[in-house]
Amino acid sequence: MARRNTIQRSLVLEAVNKLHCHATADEVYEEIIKEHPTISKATVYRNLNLLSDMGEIRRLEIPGSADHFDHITRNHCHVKCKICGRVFDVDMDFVAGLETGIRDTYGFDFTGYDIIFHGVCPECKKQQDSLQG
Amino acid sequence: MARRNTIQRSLVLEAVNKLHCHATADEVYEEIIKEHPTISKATVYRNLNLLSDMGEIRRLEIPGSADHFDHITRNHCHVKCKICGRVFDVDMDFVAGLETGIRDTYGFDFTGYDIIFHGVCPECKKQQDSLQG
DNA sequence: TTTCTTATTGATATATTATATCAATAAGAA
DNA sequence: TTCTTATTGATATAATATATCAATAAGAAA
Repeated sequence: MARRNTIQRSLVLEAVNKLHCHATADEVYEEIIKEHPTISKATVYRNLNLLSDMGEIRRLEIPGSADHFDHITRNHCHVKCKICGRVFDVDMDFVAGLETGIRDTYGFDFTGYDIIFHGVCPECKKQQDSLQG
Repeated sequence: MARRNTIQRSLVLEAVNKLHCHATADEVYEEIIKEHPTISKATVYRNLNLLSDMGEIRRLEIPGSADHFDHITRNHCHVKCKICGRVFDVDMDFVAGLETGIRDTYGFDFTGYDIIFHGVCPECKKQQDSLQG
């Protein structure tokens, strides 16, 4: 049952930390095979799950997209551009304690929440504006 | 280009309204084929998309689950039970105007947000308690 | 060091959700 | 009734992720 340290696991952690902008499993895989072309994608998925469970990295579930993985930093939430699909950080100081407001209201045990904002990122907005005149 | 009324489209709308508890495409399909076994699943998906675009129903994207579809009611957000995976309604009066707080902070055009709370529903909590003594 | 147990890997199959393709059908205008 | 084409049904395909399983290797034990 004891966890074993493997090269593959440290490569996955290293890649997530290096990419650090909420990389997808596939992006992590692509990053690793640059230097270590023999790693299996299944191994990348497995270790992303393991590292998430261990609390070494954070899984970010994006509706309609693949899961993203982030190194652990201060609390923030995310906004997904509906044009290009990229995900950006948003400070979340102002939503702190959001779940405490409903904790007592329902029979539910709340363990957390995901907030995904939708919008159009500055870059895509610029592109749209230039297209429409 | 003009939209045509089809039996299939009205069946999909009818099923969503009947199930009304954030049914998945598959659940909508299963509901319809009880009476109309010849409808294609592709048609169900297509009409769920169309009806969402038309504003007749609401698409609810759940991280890690299939999209759910809801008839339009007053604003509410959702909480997903991490045990059974079911999705429940939550009043969202207290989070109204959430995105206005960040609208000016970034170069982003915010169009909305999804909040998915996580937790354990009363039923699963009860089951857990009885297992653990 | 060598042996041994089994966690982990790589490769691949499978599952799930959803869209793309395309000939056949049918809604609704002409 | 005829005609155009939106829509359908069937199926292929895509994207994301897990399951399976024999082979490998981490790390404890001898």
